Amino acid sequence: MTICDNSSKTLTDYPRPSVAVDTAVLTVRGDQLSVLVVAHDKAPGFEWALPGTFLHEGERLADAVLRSLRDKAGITGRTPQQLYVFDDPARDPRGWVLSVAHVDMVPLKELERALENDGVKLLSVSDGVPGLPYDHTAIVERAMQWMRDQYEDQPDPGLLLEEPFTLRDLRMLHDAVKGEARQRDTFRRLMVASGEIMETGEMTGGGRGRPSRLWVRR
Amino acid sequence: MTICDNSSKTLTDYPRPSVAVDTAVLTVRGDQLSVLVVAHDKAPGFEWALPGTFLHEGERLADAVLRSLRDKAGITGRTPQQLYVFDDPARDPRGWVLSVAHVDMVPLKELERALENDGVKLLSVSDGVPGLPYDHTAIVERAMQWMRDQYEDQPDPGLLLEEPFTLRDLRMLHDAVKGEARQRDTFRRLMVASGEIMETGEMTGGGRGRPSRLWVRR
DNA sequence: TAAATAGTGTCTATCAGACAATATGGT
DNA sequence: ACCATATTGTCTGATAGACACTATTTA
Repeated sequence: MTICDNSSKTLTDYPRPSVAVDTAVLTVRGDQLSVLVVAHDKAPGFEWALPGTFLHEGERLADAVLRSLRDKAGITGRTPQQLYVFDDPARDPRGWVLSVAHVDMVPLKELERALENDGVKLLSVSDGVPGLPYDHTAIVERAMQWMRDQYEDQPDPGLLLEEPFTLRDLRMLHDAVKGEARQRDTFRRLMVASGEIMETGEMTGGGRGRPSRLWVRR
Repeated sequence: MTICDNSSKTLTDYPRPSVAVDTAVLTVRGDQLSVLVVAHDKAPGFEWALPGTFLHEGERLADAVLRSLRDKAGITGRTPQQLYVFDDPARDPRGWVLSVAHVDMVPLKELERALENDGVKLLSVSDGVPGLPYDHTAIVERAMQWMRDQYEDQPDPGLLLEEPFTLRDLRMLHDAVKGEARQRDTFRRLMVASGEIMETGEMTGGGRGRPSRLWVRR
């Protein structure tokens, strides 16, 4: 039991929801758009969930997100974006919990260390999102749509490619994000015309076929 | 004083924020993009603020928004969209309050009755947003950007025009939203090509100049 | 030489922007 | 007649999509 002093302010005269943050960390592994999930024991029947946490007193949402990524997935140095507030009063059987969903795009390389942990893994979402607890499936779907919109008109807004990269790398990244293939020559010209990538002057070597120019982001 | 039973669930073991909703109701009056504000006495020095309220127990955000619009501004029958969560712990001097900002575009006609009330008025925001309490200025700026994005590629997503309308009406609406003038002939063709408007077959009459075709939304 | 991949030429259809001509009504 | 406004013709430059050809490497 706790004593709550509700007499001094109108703010505390009525119940307040718990506020959580959940983050969809999206990446591309091979040709699969994927989301990071962490081991989870709070919702019966679901073993994996998006990393999330409750907002602490006086804490910024962005800080709660960083804390949850660090504590649950061992990820640091990111700045996820707000996506949407999921507010169904029944979304969490434990009680009244609003979730401010966040989203981030992270290069696979940056996730490698985190993925060594048994409690962290990637879930491919290219062919639909598997069952996740609460409304995490809806969060992931909205996050995917957000990411697709991001990639619609920019070469690599998520900085997912290691530099330098070839236009083939870039096209395969786009194909994975969008879930469908784009035309090679048109794609090349769109990317070059965007002004967002620059030639390095170097070429690939050692692979099959004609060597390819190497590029970096502007 | 109130007794709070915190022993049974972890959810209530720590403080929770108050959650508010604030709504930027945008409209166009004449050539001015405007936002609806209501009389306000909670923040000293500020007489007008966006309509908002605290989220009640078990309530959906959307329902809280509707309640605040009805109670503070006498507006009903709308479905505002989520915009962004403003979460600075110091944004409200009364305490820890998150605000889930919402936005809606409402035809002036629908606001006329609400505006008869002394506690409700429109504030022109075409030339910058005047001082508003809390972070309402930031909310309005984000809402304006959202509305401009909406109008970027659609004739009248906010359904602000009374039907039927002329292409001149539509262009002046766009000019007001964007804050700059668009070319008459190009604009006409873009709008017609969008397929989002249809000719009625009727013409205007009585004004100066050549009569104009009348259009409705698809 | 064959296979594989990279890069370019070019045609076409579309479209936005701009200018200007024409149409039609009010004053 | 003149002005204000609406509507359309047309030119230009840019662009996306598509197809096909050329280029360069490894096996």
